[in-house]
Amino acid sequence: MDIDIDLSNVLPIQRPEAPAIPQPSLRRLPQYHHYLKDLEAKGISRVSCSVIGLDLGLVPVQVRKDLQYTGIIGKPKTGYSVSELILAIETFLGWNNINEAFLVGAGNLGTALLGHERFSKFGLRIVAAFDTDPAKIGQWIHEKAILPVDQLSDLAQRMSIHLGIITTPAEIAQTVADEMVKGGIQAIWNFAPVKLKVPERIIVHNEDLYNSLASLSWKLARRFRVPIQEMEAV
Amino acid sequence: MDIDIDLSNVLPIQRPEAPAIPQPSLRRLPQYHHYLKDLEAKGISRVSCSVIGLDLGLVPVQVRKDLQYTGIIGKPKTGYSVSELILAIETFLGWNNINEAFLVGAGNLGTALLGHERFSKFGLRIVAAFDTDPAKIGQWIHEKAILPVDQLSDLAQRMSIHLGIITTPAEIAQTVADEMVKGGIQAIWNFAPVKLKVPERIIVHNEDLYNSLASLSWKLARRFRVPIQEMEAV
DNA sequence: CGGCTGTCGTGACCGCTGTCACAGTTTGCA
DNA sequence: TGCAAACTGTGACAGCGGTCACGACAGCCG
Repeated sequence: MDIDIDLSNVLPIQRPEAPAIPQPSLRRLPQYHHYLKDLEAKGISRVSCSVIGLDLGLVPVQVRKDLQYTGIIGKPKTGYSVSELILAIETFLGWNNINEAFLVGAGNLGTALLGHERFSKFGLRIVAAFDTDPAKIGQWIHEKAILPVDQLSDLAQRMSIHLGIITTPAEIAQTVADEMVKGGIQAIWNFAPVKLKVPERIIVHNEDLYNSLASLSWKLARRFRVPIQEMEAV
Repeated sequence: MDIDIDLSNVLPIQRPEAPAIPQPSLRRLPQYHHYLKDLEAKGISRVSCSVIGLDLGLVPVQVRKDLQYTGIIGKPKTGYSVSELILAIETFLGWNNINEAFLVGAGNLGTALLGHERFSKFGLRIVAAFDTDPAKIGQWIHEKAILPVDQLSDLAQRMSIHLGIITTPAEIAQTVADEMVKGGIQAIWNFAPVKLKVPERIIVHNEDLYNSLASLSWKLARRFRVPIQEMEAV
């Protein structure tokens, strides 16, 4: 974004390093992964797109296209090797290299995430939590220490942490984000319902439960508003 | 909107009652709502799309299109009335009528959701929780009773609960969903990483944290893989 | 009172994602 | 050995959401 400006003028057609995978496909990959893990546990070693699609509610061709982004190649008539497919997805998503993360905001949601051991299977390890509440600081939640938030940026730098998780109230989320950026954190998983203002280079991923709730309550409201009309449309 | 259904039979081209709002717009509405609440608290009574777009990182025309779905009309040169806009969004999303909900799975995440009082401001009230763990049954978490899961369908019917929240492990999510359907629940907010098999008429909304995590870790992995290439593309 | 500016509203394009159709390949069976 | 079935891989098309451009209108200022 800030390097190739001169080049982009010369080659106006295609971007040098395109996403290479559609966002929706990216979000479907964990579903495949989870499903395949189930199959593996059942001792099934090969699987076809048609079967996956049937169980996951997708059309086979979409499954094929998604899986191709991981670089795997299947054999006609027999399908894909389950173990190879799992490995391909994990490698592609970077779940083999553990990302260490800091979490800020040891409230209800923060505590829940801290206790979610399964994250470690998906390349995420939360190594410490931070909060502003003096009553919480010094405690341990799910084997993780709660530290004062003013130590965040310093520790992040010294431990070279690259991922930050924000589960604070909306009011202080921006302040926390600023601290994270100062500490050299590269990506932020934001559960607070605000748009964070951070430098271009920072990867921000918003996880706003209210967004989903909105969609749900709208559909539910519509259900009782319209008679018994067809509902499959959305 | 709900009057001209009989007319729609005469015009066979378009669906009678289409979604009428794109899914992405629907998910942006709560962001506007939250932002507008902030403005209201600051005593600002009028706002233009340009300002909203600037603060939320959207282009003005997109804001206009989104807001139009709520039925509000703005005045040229002055913009929209903040209070009218808030009301329009709340009405549109059905946040004025409270939805009562049952939650199943009083683990980490379930507890977090039970403690989230703010949901009540967005039309959601969790009235009871269910679990299979005998140690938890009979306890109270955040003023909500934990009941045995086999009472779920019966209670849902008698209290005419329409919304169910699943925060159980993936293994039993399907069983829970079946119970919910049996109890007459119409919509399911599913936090378990599985594809639920339910009748067509049931609204299912999946909230899979691993999906988001996948996207994030992929981007982070790519950051360290590709040299210093441009990153804004995805 | 008249032009000017800033904003809303909307029809027209564009790019991206999902779908369709078809070609290529491997296996199994007769 | 040859044929059929099943599955993968891929180029083409379509539908939808986002962007752009333009027209309309309210307020402001001279």
